[in-house]
Amino acid sequence: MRYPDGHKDAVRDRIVEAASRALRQHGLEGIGIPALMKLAGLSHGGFYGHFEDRDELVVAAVEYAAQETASSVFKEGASISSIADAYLSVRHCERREHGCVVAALAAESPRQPASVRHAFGRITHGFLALVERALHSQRPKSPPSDDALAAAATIVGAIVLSRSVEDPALAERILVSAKKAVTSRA
Amino acid sequence: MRYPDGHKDAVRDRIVEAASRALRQHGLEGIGIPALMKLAGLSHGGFYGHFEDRDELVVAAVEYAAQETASSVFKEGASISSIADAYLSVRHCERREHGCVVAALAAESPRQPASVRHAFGRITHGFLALVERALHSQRPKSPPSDDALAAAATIVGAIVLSRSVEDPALAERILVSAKKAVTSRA
DNA sequence: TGTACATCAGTGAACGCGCGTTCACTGATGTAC
DNA sequence: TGTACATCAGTGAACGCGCGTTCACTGATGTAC
Repeated sequence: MRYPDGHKDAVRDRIVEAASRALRQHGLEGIGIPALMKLAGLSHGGFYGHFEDRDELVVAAVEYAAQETASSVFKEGASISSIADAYLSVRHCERREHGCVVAALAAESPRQPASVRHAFGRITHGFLALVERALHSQRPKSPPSDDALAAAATIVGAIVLSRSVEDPALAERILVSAKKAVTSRA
Repeated sequence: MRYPDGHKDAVRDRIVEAASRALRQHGLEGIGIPALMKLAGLSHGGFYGHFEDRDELVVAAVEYAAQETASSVFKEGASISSIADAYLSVRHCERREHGCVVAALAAESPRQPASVRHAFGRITHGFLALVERALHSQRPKSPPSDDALAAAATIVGAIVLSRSVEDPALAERILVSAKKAVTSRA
């Protein structure tokens, strides 16, 4: 073989990772295959050697992004307070390309083809489970409680609003208020 | 004149209204000028007789959408409970094209050109003021309190999550949980 | 009153462009004999 | 060991398409004389 064992899988991973960043930054329809492949250091023609079509990459990229946030923010055993600190941070708002895919892109989900919508359905479900675990670690694997659903809505909405507002002081107040709400209820 | 007085303004309003629905349904970049003009009953060529460019229509359309929600949901003097009933309804989730533009499109705002971003900045600010008024009608025109900021985040996030989840029962539980959170805090 | 011309909202062909996708090709390596 | 061939990840030109935008034109009305 021209390339070492596992080369193709590694390249695919590279494309998925680059896409997960670029899609969070530019939106699910805001960047095309040529630009995505260039970000991975390849020419666009090779794309279809790795993916059936564009939607297959979108699905892989948003699932990759969800994993990233799960392991970097929703650490197992972490308190809701420390999770809220990380999630509801100015840094999270600013670095969209590394942020939560639910806050960045789930609002686009209902307008997407079925495969992408289903991916967001799974991701959002997983997100709710992570919030539930953070709030009620003593109840293993129960379905998300009302507390968790409301807390999840609050933190996602806070990121959306904070990013949409143009006054930085107000943007930060939104994050702080949301943190107060989700931790005082716990 | 070929057309009666006020004809052009009326046509412009018709384009803006049609666009406000289509953009909420398909996303800020999900529908083009030819299709938008067709929805208003016109051919695409006339577009530039009404707008400088596409962004000018987007700004007018999202501002129109915000007004619509302000007057249909955030009625002056309405209790937070009745507002939450209307906002956090399955109907609101389903009829995206008539729903809150903040929940539908604000997540796309950071990726838009300056004029559109500024429009969302103003709209989001107005949205926070409406939530503040609903919660604290006795304090006229004060800047949004922490309560209002958290409540706004909760209701926006609830719509986003509810629309993203594929299990209708879970979608409804998210709305109910959010309502409980924003009314019990009040 | 009748004719010539100005007005202007709307039409539809055309532009350059970037998209998603296809495909013939390249070229480095592994395998067969 | 040497030569011929198969493999296959990646390249880049090309496709049809719809986009945002431009522009010469249409045609109904109002105005000038």
